[in-house]
Amino acid sequence: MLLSKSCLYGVRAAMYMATLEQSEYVTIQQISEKLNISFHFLTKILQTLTENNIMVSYRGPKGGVALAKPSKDIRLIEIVDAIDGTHIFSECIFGLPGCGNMTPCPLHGEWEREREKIRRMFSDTTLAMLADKINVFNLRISDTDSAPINAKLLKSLTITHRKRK
Amino acid sequence: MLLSKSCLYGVRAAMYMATLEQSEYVTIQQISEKLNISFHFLTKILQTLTENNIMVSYRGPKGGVALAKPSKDIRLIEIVDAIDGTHIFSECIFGLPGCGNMTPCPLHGEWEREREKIRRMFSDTTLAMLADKINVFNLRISDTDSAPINAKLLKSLTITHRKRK
DNA sequence: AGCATTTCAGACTCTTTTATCTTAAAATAA
DNA sequence: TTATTTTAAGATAAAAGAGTCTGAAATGCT
Ligand code: SF4
Ligand code: SF4
Repeated sequence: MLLSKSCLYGVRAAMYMATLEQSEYVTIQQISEKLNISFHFLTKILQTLTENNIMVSYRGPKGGVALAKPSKDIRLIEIVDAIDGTHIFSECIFGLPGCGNMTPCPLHGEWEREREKIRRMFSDTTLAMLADKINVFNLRISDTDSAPINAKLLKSLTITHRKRK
Repeated sequence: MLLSKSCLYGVRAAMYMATLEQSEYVTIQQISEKLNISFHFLTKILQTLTENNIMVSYRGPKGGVALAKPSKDIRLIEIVDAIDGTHIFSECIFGLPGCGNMTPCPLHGEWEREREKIRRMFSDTTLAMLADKINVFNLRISDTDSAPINAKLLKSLTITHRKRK
């Protein structure tokens, strides 16, 4: 797995919050239920996200967590960085320590190109972009979420396309 | 880490054996010393490689392990498959179970393209290709291997290139 | 035959990751 | 103030991954 479970949970929680796009606080309880993640575990993960100024939290009734910035200003890589660290995107494919361009391993060239693309994929994607896609196409975020792809929309798109011929 | 440690060790051991390109058995002891990997641990890893017909082994004096096929016929992905399994190359980036094209996650398109490239990178590369590079440029395989890049060769190449102007 | 060498097989330990639980602290509302 | 809601913090437990150890089985050498 490229990303740790903790990181995945953090990303999915952030994605979920972005789809709500409301200014109120959301309780971790609600998020954990919606995404089917252990409440206590998610709590700890979101703690590190608030420590890293990606989210803000508020205690007491009507409290919870919220995104610290508009979702269009939060990039996937920030979340990954906070939880797993960005070394993932600069790591040697063979796990050799102290690796660099001076003593490259045989696959260095290709791997460097690929991991850079992956890194860019994470740094180019904002939460808003993901939330849009999720809302428009009704994509799933959770593993138990029963929400299938928006069948009606998909069908209409297909038909429209066919009629054009 | 994309590949597990066990897998990394297995790959490096195979690479090392390919650079020798000799028909005799090599003892696991020797490999473990050369690559600075725990002997017993490496033994277990290479056992699974022999189970998967990537290596052959022989017990007793003059025994050891050897590549089951010419190194040009062994592809990196075979080793990864034997130890970590190829699910790595078809895994959802968000770790959602039962993921597929019917209910794609927001990053599906891009990720599928990238992971396919990585998969191809592993299935296109043979041990012989790696061994050649290692031998020609004196690249390192081990983390304690003091062998730096072949400085003389590098220098001559640079100078030649410069003189062409 | 007896001995040294070497992989094989499996149990065992240590470490890291993942997950749970318990208590505290903060904020709010009544 | 007091009860309630909610995150904070940290201890603990379970699971997975990484690494170690021991004895057995096979093989070649003398
Ligand atoms: S030189 Fe090789 S081992 Fe080092 S980071 Fe590049 S690809 Fe990885
Ligand atoms: S649909 Fe999304 S989650 Fe599923 S495999 Fe593709 S990228 Fe991964």
